[in-house]
Amino acid sequence: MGRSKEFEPQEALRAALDLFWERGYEATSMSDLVERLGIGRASIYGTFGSKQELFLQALDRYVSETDARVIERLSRPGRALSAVRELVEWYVEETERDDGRGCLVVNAAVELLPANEAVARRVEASWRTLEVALATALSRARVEGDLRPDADPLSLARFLVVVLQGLRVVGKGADRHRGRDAARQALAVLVGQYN
Amino acid sequence: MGRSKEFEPQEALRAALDLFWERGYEATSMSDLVERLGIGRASIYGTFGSKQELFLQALDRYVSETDARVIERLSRPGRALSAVRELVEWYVEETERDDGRGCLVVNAAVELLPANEAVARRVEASWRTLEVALATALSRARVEGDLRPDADPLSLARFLVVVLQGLRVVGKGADRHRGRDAARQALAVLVGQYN
DNA sequence: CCGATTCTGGAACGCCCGTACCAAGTATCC
DNA sequence: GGATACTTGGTACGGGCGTTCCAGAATCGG
Repeated sequence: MGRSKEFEPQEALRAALDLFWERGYEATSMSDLVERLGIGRASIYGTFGSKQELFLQALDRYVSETDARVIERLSRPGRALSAVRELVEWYVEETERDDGRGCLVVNAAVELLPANEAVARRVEASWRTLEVALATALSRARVEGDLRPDADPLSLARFLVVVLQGLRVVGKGADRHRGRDAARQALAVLVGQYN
Repeated sequence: MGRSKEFEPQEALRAALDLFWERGYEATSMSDLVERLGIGRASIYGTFGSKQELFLQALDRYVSETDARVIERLSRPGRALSAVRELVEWYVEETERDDGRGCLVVNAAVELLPANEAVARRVEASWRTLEVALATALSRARVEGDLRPDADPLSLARFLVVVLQGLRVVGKGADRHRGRDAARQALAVLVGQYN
């Protein structure tokens, strides 16, 4: 019973996510959110609780969407090493396309860690998921003969996690070549593991 | 003529640098600065102009100190490739030591770019300096026979810039192994370039 | 030692922050 | 259709923000 909502919470959350993504947490005010989401302050507080909780929910949504996309890409049919290579290239393209927004996880980590523990847990979980997904794919690549038998999938996965986050940071800068060259050389590590 | 300052501007700038480094730009208030620097508001404004200008000066100082340290390390006597390897390992150690502060350049880039152009110029200049210094060292390593003749020093340098910035980001997280493994694998690219 | 100049701590400015409150509106159930 | 439950837009609140102002203290040249 009671009056029903006049907006779609999922759409509002998406709008909030975009705003936090563009400007960061501190630089986004409640007034900015009211304007962007197109709903009243009371509706925001009634639905999401507080600015901090809204941000956490936006971050959760971003992480689950991003993680799902990564896992989907790494488990496509075909050689696992190709999937990994395409994932790296996809990161490069995303970074060139994103108008300097970068990755929300990286942005949140750099702005809010180590002080904010709730964010820290989510960041760590996201990186861990990426790391495990890559390690699994690289392990499969080894079975498929695209990696040397003595290659260490987990260690290589960690390396790629760092490169991927580095790409998102460096993408904030002006030089377009940096990311492309870096990705190319990073992939050389992998093929370098080939016999 | 006129009354003389009762504090050392360089010490105050250093204190401001540390505070911005720990908390970020937005999360550091003028009241925080007054408390930390131990001088009055009027003195801060009289000496540095505004919060934004103070931050820029702190960033300038950080960049010049950091750039100098990198260049010094890369031009030490001995094989250039060893210097590069030691620089990467030094980044790993710094990251493990810094209590989650990370790198001020990375922090500033992620928090303030692309909107803040003054910061963007400084970030780009710092990354460019690092890139050139690494490319120079790698070029020397090639002459010294530690890199294959067909290795591309600039491209490898860009790769290392991305890895180094990635290390600083991932260092914000909890997992200690990630950085070490990543650095080890990144260095494998280099020795992989050795015949 | 006087006038000019600069620095000092502290108070005050106007503004915007995140949040709480409220009266009115609208749905549901008996 | 009245009681109940929930949402809505608007307003208000206390506080902290970055910045400015000011009266006094200190240092200088003449």
